Amino acid sequence: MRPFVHPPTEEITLQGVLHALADPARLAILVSLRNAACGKSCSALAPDGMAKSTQSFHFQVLREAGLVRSERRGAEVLNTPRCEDLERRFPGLLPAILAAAEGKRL
Amino acid sequence: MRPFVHPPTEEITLQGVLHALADPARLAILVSLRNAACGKSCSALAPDGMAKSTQSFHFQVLREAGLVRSERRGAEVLNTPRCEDLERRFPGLLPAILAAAEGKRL
DNA sequence: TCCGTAGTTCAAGTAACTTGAACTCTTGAA
DNA sequence: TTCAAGAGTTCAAGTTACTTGAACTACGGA
Repeated sequence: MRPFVHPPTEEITLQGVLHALADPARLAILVSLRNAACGKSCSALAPDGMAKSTQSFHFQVLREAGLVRSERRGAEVLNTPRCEDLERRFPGLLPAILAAAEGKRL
Repeated sequence: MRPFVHPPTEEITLQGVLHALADPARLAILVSLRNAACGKSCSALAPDGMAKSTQSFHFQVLREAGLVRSERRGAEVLNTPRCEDLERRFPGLLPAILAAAEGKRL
């Protein structure tokens, strides 16, 4: 169980962001995370019925894409969106995607 | 060789758009197509060295996602971006993605 | 009609998602 | 301290998506 790896802001790629959000489950996670003041646990964010291993996989993709920061807090792992970093790297991108996701159904 | 299928504007999905643009080759195609007044052929748009069958596959994905309209013009197929349709469906989304793609390297 | 160019289709190989089982970490109770 | 349960991760295996070469279709010109 190695520690979480988060890319620095400059190393976030558009390709990685688009690939990460191209999956419905991952996009839904980011949507429900955007309106969260503080971090949320993985199980609280993942869709009902999804296998734990699949959840873990999706959070790994979001982390490595630079979309989410994860840190262990007790027994659970709290995830927060990296909105400021993303805004600095790709201004306007994340708001546009989230607006599209919320405006209509996925 | 059945005719090209283009989804109507209302049926364009965010998932399809993100998935289509998550591939570097397809994003590059759309970037070089955005600044084109008129349509461009498939071979003129695809990266050098890519197999024809792969090109064809990528254009099919772009078409079915609603990002590109293809029509046969003589021996070749001309492709045009569906910017207006996309703007109507997901306002600001495509400009944000293209800006991110052009602002920094892919 | 024949040939060359432009794309498409198909089948096969290689790479990504999904999941259950086993494992690690942490907390709280006995 | 020791044990047990909850939360995530890792691993291996199965299923589904990209990549490509070969064969095919469509069109235009000689």
